[in-house]
Amino acid sequence: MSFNKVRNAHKTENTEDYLELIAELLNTKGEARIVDIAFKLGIAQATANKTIQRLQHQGYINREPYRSIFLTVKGQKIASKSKKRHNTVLNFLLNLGIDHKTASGDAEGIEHHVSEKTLKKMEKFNSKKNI
Amino acid sequence: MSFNKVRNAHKTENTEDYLELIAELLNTKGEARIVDIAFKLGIAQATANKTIQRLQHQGYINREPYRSIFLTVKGQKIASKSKKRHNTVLNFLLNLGIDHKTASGDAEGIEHHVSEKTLKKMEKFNSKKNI
DNA sequence: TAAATAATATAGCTATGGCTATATTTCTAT
DNA sequence: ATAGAAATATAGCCATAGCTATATTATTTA
Repeated sequence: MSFNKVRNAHKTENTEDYLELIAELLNTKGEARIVDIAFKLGIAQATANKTIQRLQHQGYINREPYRSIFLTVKGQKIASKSKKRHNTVLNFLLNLGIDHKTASGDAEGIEHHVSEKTLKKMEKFNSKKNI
Repeated sequence: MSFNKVRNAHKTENTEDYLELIAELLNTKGEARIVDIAFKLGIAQATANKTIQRLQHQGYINREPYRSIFLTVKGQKIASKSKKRHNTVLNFLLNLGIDHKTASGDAEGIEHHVSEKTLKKMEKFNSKKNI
């Protein structure tokens, strides 16, 4: 049932967004803090904190109280997969001729719903376009 | 903030799926019933019933207790827009060379996250391919 | 027509993700 | 070193979507 697939994607979607963002913050700023996450996601700090708690319980994140956030190996794996997927989708949309702002927004939503097969096709399309 | 866009899409997503499905059931079976909706979506009937209640309160649906379901004009508009969008995305994926089963599953998730601009590009791509 | 079955509705539970308001802790400047 | 500011945590609220179990209403069939 394909709707099940979508529902399942939704459950992991928020997780993936957080982990990807945390990885990015760690790379660019050297640390990931609740304030920055909340700001980047456009949500209240309390909400970010609550979700981070869930991610911690689920083993994606390590942190000490009142300290900044780190990814576990489990978390890192998902972050890098997500990032790769995101880039593939984004480049695909750009290669389709969509402007960067639109492509960027669409990629954010689409990336969580693209199967491996479709991703492969997008990659192929991207590499053809880039020659 | 593009994450806001995604969050917003999520709120309407389930609504769109329901309305699209109800329209389809009305077209094919002549009526839309909770049982069929629940079955098609792969969820419990109680869950379908609850969501249908919300859709009713929000003015997308008309129904009498224990009777089948009809779309209001407001509901019909969304259903037909969703259907069109779904078809565009599905055809696009098929034209990319993706098998029907995969394309169908992916389209289900992707359709709610595609902007008007991207949709237009997909339509253009589709029409080129179909010459 | 009355009993059995099917469909719908309701109650009550869980989890998630939003929010505001209010603690508590850490950091920063004076 | 301490007061004030900033960051984090917690409490308590709402809505959505999922579930099972149990009522209630409609439909079918014996």
